[in-house]
This record gives sequence, C-alpha cells and structure tokens, in this order.
Amino acid sequence: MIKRIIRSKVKEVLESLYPEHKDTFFEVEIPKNEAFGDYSTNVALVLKGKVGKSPREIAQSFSEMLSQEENFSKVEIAGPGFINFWIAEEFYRKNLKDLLKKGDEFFKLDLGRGQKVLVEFVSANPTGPLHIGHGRGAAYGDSIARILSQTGFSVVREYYINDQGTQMHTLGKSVYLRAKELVGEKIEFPEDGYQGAYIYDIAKLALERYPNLLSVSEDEAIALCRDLAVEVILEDIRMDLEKFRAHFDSWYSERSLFERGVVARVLRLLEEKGLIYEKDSALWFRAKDFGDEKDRVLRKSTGDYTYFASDIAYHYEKFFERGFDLCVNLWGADHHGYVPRLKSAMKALGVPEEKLRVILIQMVNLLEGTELKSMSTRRGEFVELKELISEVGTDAVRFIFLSRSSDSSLDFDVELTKKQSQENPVYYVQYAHARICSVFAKAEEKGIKPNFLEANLALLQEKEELKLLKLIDSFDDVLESSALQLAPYKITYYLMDLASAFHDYYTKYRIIQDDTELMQARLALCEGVRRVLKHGLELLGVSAPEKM
RNA sequence: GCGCCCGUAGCUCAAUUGGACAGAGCAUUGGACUACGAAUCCAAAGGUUGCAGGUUCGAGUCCUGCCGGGCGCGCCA
Repeated sequence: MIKRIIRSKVKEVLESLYPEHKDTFFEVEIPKNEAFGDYSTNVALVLKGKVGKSPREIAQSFSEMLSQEENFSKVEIAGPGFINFWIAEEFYRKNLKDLLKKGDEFFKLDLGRGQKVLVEFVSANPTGPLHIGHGRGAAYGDSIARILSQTGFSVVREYYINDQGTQMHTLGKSVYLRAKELVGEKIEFPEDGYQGAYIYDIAKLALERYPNLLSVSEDEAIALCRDLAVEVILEDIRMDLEKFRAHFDSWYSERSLFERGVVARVLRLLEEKGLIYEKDSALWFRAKDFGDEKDRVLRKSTGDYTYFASDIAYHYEKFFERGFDLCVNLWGADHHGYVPRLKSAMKALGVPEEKLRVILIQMVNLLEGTELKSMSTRRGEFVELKELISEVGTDAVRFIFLSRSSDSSLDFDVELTKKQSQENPVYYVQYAHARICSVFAKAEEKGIKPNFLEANLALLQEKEELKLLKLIDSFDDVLESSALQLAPYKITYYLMDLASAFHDYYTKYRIIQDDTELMQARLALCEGVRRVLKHGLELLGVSAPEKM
C-alpha cells in the first residue's frame, strides 16, 4: 500500500519539477538490500537522458520535496542516483489497525473498475479424462479468475467444449469398435483411434444402454457412441474439476455456434469487409494482411468448417455480442502457433490487441525414473488428474502448479510428489495459519479475550514484528502485480515469505504472556497475519485449516 | 529450414519486467523443544546466470551469433 503512496508522491513532484516529462515511467521497488531503505525509486536515473542534469542532482531536488512527507522518516540519495525511502513505523501500525477494522474489504482493489472479463480455461476436448497437464491449466485459470474478481473485474469463467468436428467422429468410432470387440468380434483398431482403457468402459455402457447397438447402421451406431461418450466424459471432467475446486460459470458448446448461426453471421461480416476469398474450392481468410504468416482456411473444399472458423465466431461473440471488455485465454503451449492466427482475425474485426490476452501454459511432462514422457490422451499415456488428487490432495497439487511461472515447462515426478507430500511448501504456509489459530485457541482456554481494535500497536517494536507489519502492508502491491501480469505464482511466493517471517517470529517470542498490553498487541498482529494468509490462500484456491 | 518458449546452486524454481552484493525450497552437514503445535527455527556449504560479442550510468533480464532442450509450422484437431 505504501508503494502506491510513494509512487503518487513521486509523480506529484515529477509533475511540478518537470511538467514536460510527467509521463516518464519510473520504478518504485523494495530494494534487495535493506541498507537501501524500505523502498527505492529510479526516477532520477530515468530522467537523466531527458533533462540536462546529473542523476544525483535531479535526485537532490526530488528528495528535498519528498522529505516533507509525513510517512517518510528518511529520504536519501544513494549510488548512481537512487532515491531511497525509509517509512515511518507508525504508518505500518496504522495499516494493521485498518486491516483489523475493515475486514474483507481491506483486501479488495479496484484495478478493473467493473470491466467484464471472460476467463476461458481448461477447455479440454471431451475425448478423455483430465490429466495432470489439464490440472495445471485448471489451477492457473481458476486462480487468475479469483485474483481478477478480487481486483475489481467482473469475471465469467468459461469452459469451451469442442463438441464438433472429426475428432468427435473418431471418438465415437473408437467406442463403437471397442463395443464390437467386447462382444467377441474381431476388429482392427486404427492408429488414430483413442487408445485409452476408459474407452472400454464407455463401450460397455453403450452396449447396456443400446442393446441393439450392433444391429443398426454403422453411422447411426457411431453417432450414438459419440454422444454417449461426450456425455460420460464431460460428466467425469466436471466432477474432477469440482474436486479440484476449479469452478466454471459457463460451459460453452462449439456446436451451438453453428446451430445459432453465429459462424455464418461472422463469415458474412468478413466477406462484407472483403477479407475472405475462394481458392481451390476452399474459403480463405486474409490472415497475412493482419500479421499472421499466411492466409488460413475457414471452410475446406469438403464443405466442412475448420476450428478456426468457429473460433473466430466464438471470439467475435465474446467481444461484440456478449460485451466482454477483456478476454483471457489459457491454452496449452502446444497451441502457440495458433495465437497469431486468432489475433489476426480479431485485429481484422477491430478488436484492440490488448483486449485479448492468451496465456500459454507450458507442457507438463511425466518423469518416470530418469525418463521424460510427454502425455497423450490419444495414445492413452497420461496420469489422470483424479488419481493425483486422491493420492496427494487438492491443496498440495494446486500449490505445486501455482508456485511456478506458466512459461516454464514442468517435469512432474508423480512418485516423488506422493512421497514428499509432507514437504510440499503448501503445508508450510498452512501450518503458519494453523499455528496462529492454535494460539487463539490457547488464549481462549485461558480465558483471554483478544481485543484487536483497542490494542496498543505501538508496543510492536521488535524487528521481527516490524517485518511482519511491512509484509502485511505489501500484500496489495503483490496482488496488484499478480493481477496485472496474470501471474498467481507471485501470491504463492509472497505467502511463503509471510509464513517464513511468522515462523521465525513465533519461535523467538511468546505471544500469550503476563504483560497483557503487549499480549493484546501481539494477538492483533497475529490476527492480521492470519487474515492475510487466509486471503492469499483463498486466491490460490487452497484451504486454510485451523488444525492440521 | 522458419517461428515461439526455456537454459540461473546437486535437484525444483524465484529475481518487483533494465536496478544496487543473483535469492528461496528440497537434498547435505552441524545445532535448538520441561512455556502458545518441532509440519518449526538458527547456522554452514553450495554460482563465470549455457557460450561469445554488443547496447549504457547499470544486463540473469534488451540486441546479434552460436550450443543444448521442448513445442509448433496442414484444406488436422
């Protein structure tokens, strides 16, 4: 919070000293080395090239004006021209009191100003159960949605169902063939069929539900198998996601885009704009004119539409008919070649570039011994998400996924994760929360009534206490950058920091003690830490247990 | 061949988007419970940030060229 105050104060001074450079971008940051103060800005360094003075000279004029500010106990110039700030301790104490007074409101920001955001994630094709690669996307997307709702955006979470096209046919056919196999017929299973064992289960169900399955025409039977498979698989996916605490507001069918004529409408629009043409009896979009490598096919010469066609329609509808101001898509990194394609289409339709943000989630590989394996639904080689959840637990799995940036790939050693589940950092953070709860339980046992609002926080003088106060204050800065960068792992790292500072404090000082005034101050501090931990964990979709 | 992502301590990852002496966890070694929970804490050790140039007050971060890994590059989905 103080970071934002510093930023606005520096900005004020910038405007008064150098009005012609008032939009210069500068940093306010917590220096790695605490000898350089609580916060630091590089404003003088970035101005250096623009005004004809040395950075230290510029810094000097800034610091003279800034040192008047009551929240700053010291302002200093250092190194090549950094301005370093020391914050009055009283500020942090007031901030804690504020938190205790306001409750949940304290944790809200208004970065979004009510903008409507659609977060589309997972969207795994209903051709098989979710595996741990999907889990990564689910954890990430769900957490981003939580973070955005917390920061003033109006969020809809959506799962896009690819229930149209040739792969659905392949799926139906795979089930159909397995059904035949089950009744003893000899079959030849195609290489591009779905190999997983779950196909047998669905085939069994198909035979039960449609006793005459094998006597109707093959086309009819495959259609029955396809629809049953989608139904069964989607239900399974829904249950997995629920167990994983990834919530969706909307399940959006690709097929419905055709049924409601959205695809046709958008194609007509593109045609009116002169952006499509026919060649070799296929229909093409002029993607190359909008930044893609080459033009792309919308309708094949067979008359079938490509995914690209329905994807344009889907996103057109998101922006122009459903009224979203921002669309966040989480895709597996194997689709990255598709990004310029979709972006080119949105550009052609007049959507500003920054309104579509595609987050690519890097692959999750399986580490078996020393061997790395990529997962494949079609080959039937994958570890199911539900298996991992039941053996390791939702909290631990989510925490692992959310403690890494989305753009580094993840080698997942399932055995190690199960074995080390006790050492997963999630327990470290949860334990800090449980420890605080246990202090309060102990206090209650002794008949002590905490009185947070009356506590004399000036008694919090130890350096460990100040560290906690500072961390509490910086929570919203972390929340802000994690929202702007769509990066939940920033919260994860912050929580580990906060938990660490608390554990350190806890082992050094007693909270419950004879000096009741000091005890009340410390209880108030503990309550502040507890609430931040709880809120932070909630943003990750991880529980904050009172006992472990 | 072209494009995107990655390469940081033995392992898994950070580094406030160009900032000051590159930091955590795990693993290793040594220490700390007769007081609120030891799922904890303290300490030690661990690095030419893949390599070579360049840009500037300042580079793990940006540019160029290599090396290594992953993924894409269809009238597939």
